[in-house]
Amino acid sequence: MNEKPNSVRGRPKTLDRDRVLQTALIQYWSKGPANVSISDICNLTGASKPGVYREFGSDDGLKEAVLEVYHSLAIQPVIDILEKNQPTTDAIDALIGFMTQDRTALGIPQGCLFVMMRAQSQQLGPSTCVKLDKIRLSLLNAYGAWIEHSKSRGEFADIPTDIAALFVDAQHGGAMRMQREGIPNDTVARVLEIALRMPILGASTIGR
Amino acid sequence: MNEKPNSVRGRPKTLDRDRVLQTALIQYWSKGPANVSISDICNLTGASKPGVYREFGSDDGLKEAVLEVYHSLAIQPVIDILEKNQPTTDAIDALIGFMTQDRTALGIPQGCLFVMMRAQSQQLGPSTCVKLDKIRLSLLNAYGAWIEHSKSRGEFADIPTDIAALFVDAQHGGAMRMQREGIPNDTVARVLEIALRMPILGASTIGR
DNA sequence: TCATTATCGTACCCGAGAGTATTTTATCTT
DNA sequence: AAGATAAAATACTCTCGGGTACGATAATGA
Repeated sequence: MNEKPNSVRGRPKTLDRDRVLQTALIQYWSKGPANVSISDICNLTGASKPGVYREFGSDDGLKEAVLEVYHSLAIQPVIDILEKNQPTTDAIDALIGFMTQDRTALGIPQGCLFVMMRAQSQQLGPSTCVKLDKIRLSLLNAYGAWIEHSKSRGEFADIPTDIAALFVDAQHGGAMRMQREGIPNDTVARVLEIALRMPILGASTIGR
Repeated sequence: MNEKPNSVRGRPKTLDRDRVLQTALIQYWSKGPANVSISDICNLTGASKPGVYREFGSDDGLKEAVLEVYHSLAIQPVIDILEKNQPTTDAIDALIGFMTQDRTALGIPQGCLFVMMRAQSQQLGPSTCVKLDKIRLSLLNAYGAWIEHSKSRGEFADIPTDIAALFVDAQHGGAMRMQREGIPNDTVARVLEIALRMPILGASTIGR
């Protein structure tokens, strides 16, 4: 499908795709996708504007590609935690831990690019929006499967799975937004704890 | 301070401030503040661009003024519910009811302009940001006071008030975002129910 | 060697949007 | 009636950002 047969012909390409993607990722993530222009990225990477357009087609195309990178970098790990069939409390701890890592120490921007893009999807192009929605659904599915799994072990309250999945998704979004607004990570973690421990507290105690 | 002595002198003003504010409010609210230009508002209201600038000073000034209107329209009612010293469950029901009203029936856009602006504050001017922060703090204070009150009646779990306030704020934001993403109001309401009933479920049952 | 191919990158186009210079006009003051 | 005042609105300016035209260039293939 994606054939790069080292198409020997023509002038060899010098554009550093990964560099552009990485730079764009960090810029979008830290400044918000709407506040970074193609020219900015060109200046930061040394790439030429037509080069970037040749590679990604459009602004929309670049954002979509960056979102793909972000997915494998910060969304998939969340899904992995959910699918790693472990005791529910452990999974929750892992989720909280992942979300409230010390970003500054890791040189990673605060907040979540995916959450930010969702909040600004009105300003994004069609392909980025499609990708956004795919990721949203896959996350929601992962939450759903995880919740079902936990329920089957009696470790999750009797809440309709789809509702609970939306709830968890909302907590993730809320946490990422708090982090972005400058709330300390340990505070965010404490909010997440009361939020995510809730559906498991009710597991054995409350029926409906 | 804000003296409008009907300054009898000069050509009388014909610009309809309220019309501009109302139009801008609905536009920002439905399309997102970043997707509405001053020119758009001029075209919709028949106002002239210099007229708008004379009245509001700048884009930032207009947005700030609109946010003020929005505050009294959609934020203050929430605060009023919180301050209306009623049984905690009643307050929760009122909050959920207010947030999940049928907007289309009321001719009101989905979601919350305040929440939207918070998510896009990087694209807003300084005075709008300041106002945004003031509203954020006053809301947080209102949540805090309400939680303290509920606690004093034994109707709220033993969670640090500031953490609980952030939690409630996050639920509000989450609900408004869900609504905007097209999730049906009754689904949003069900998510809010499990979210907001949580801290009161633990009130009498769990100590820590 | 010379055509072919495909990328490179400078210099541009174009539209949108914030903000304003300027002239007119309506009302008040004297 | 003649200034004085302030708002009206047209028609700009200026910048920014997405996107591209096009000649130059570096490789391959015959």
